[in-house]
Amino acid sequence: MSRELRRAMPLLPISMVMQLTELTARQIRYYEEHKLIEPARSESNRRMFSLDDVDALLEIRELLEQGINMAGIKKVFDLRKVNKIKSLNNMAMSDSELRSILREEMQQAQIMQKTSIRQGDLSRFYQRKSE
Amino acid sequence: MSRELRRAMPLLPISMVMQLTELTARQIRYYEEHKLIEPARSESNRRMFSLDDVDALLEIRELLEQGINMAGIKKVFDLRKVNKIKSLNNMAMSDSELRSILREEMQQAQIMQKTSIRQGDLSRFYQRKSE
DNA sequence: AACTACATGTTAGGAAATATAACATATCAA
DNA sequence: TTGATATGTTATATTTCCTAACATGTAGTT
Repeated sequence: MSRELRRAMPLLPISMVMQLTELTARQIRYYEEHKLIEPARSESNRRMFSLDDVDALLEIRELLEQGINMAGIKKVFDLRKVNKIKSLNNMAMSDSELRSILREEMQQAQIMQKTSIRQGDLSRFYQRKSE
Repeated sequence: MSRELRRAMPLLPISMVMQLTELTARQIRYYEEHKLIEPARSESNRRMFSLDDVDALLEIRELLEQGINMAGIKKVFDLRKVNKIKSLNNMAMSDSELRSILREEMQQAQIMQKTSIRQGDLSRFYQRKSE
């Protein structure tokens, strides 16, 4: 199985994702509500997250900590997508498309100016059964 | 984070492992009872499995399908461990140790003679939310 | 044929996780 | 002050997972 597929495989329950990301369930659900992530669902409607989802959430957390709001993050993610596509099919894009992208990037830059940084650590979720 | 650590990280609930391995909860718990795997536990006592655990379970399933019993599988796993250590510290082992290993390998070979093969596929656990 | 051991199924009862929905609140900007 | 945004909190229902006990099918023994 390819690395990409593995990272996209929905395996983790929300409790694990909470630990991995240090986000509350409320936050995670809220971000889903706003389409920043779209975790899969089990048959019984439980959210199942992939490692890609976790990555996205970690990024959301970072961007939020930098003072960017939902709308801004959504834009960042969209931009990311565009760039991925652009670099994938290295075909040149039309001028108007490029201008549109640049415009968005400048808006982003503006938003980015109000920053503030903080950071937590991620090294607690590894416990083995004590025998 | 290293690849090894990631594979050893206990992330998955038993329900996921059931899907990934096509084993029942009863089976998985039984194998744990017999020390073939030792999944971590969450604070609330739920089993949390690593990808390594899943690998082990897939192997257990294969060996069982070949007619090998718990005791045999335990031996196989122990042998595996010995080989790993042996190849790690390439220091020579004492003759008695080597003889002991050979004896065990011969026993294994005997057991292995009563075989029977079957195989399932593993390509169902990937569902995305239909919007 | 009756016994036994092994691997697994099944059931019961309880504790914890998760879901949705509604309401509360802190902060910031207009 | 008001309004929007992001998050907390609470309530209620459903589902998962745990342990423990008992049941059962298959092989191998006696």
